[in-house]
Amino acid sequence: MDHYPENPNLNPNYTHLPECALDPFSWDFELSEYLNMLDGGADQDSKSQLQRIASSEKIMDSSSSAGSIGAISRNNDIRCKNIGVKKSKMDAGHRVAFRTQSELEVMDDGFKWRKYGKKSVKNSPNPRNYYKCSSGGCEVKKRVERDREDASYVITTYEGVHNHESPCVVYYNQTPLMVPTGWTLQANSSRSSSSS
DNA sequence: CGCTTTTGACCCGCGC
DNA sequence: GCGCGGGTCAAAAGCG
Repeated sequence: MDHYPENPNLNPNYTHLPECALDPFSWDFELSEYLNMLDGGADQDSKSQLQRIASSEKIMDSSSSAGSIGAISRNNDIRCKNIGVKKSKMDAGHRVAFRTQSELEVMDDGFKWRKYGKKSVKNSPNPRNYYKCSSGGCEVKKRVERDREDASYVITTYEGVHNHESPCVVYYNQTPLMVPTGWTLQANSSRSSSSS
């Protein structure tokens, strides 16, 4: 896997995310709060994009009411942010699931993941991928699958709590405007609306 | 050479 | 007890 690029300032579309947004398991602020934050500093594109995504269905396995923003994805063609829901209970089954509109299934949330399994699921034409945090000693798992009803959505489920900081956060602490050169956060207007 | 991905096999829980 | 479905393991292959 490649890592975190050097030229944050080259990307005009990048919206600066708060530190906590880089760590899915420390999200505990309301979505609306975050939107307000964007209101204050972010460019219009990112904001509207976020709102659009925010309107997509959130999936959760707990009754937590705290909506929050997830990490940024990246790739040549990446164009989404994640919406997450924090589960307030911090037990062994600490789990967060959210649906993201993205062409890409694997989104870089700042952690390093190692794929350890792939399974086709009963009610979906799409396989489900299983990832583990590749940081030594960290047992966090992640499950990624495409929404069976709308393949333009990706359902990501995190399970567990990282026992370490995101390398992304570490980097961020050193370089406030960090963003990989390849990142382009733009309105996902060009997504191949296979809305049949 | 070390790390990641792939993929079939294996395991386990659950419903019948 | 058996079959099914979901989750994990681990060997082999691939890649930088």
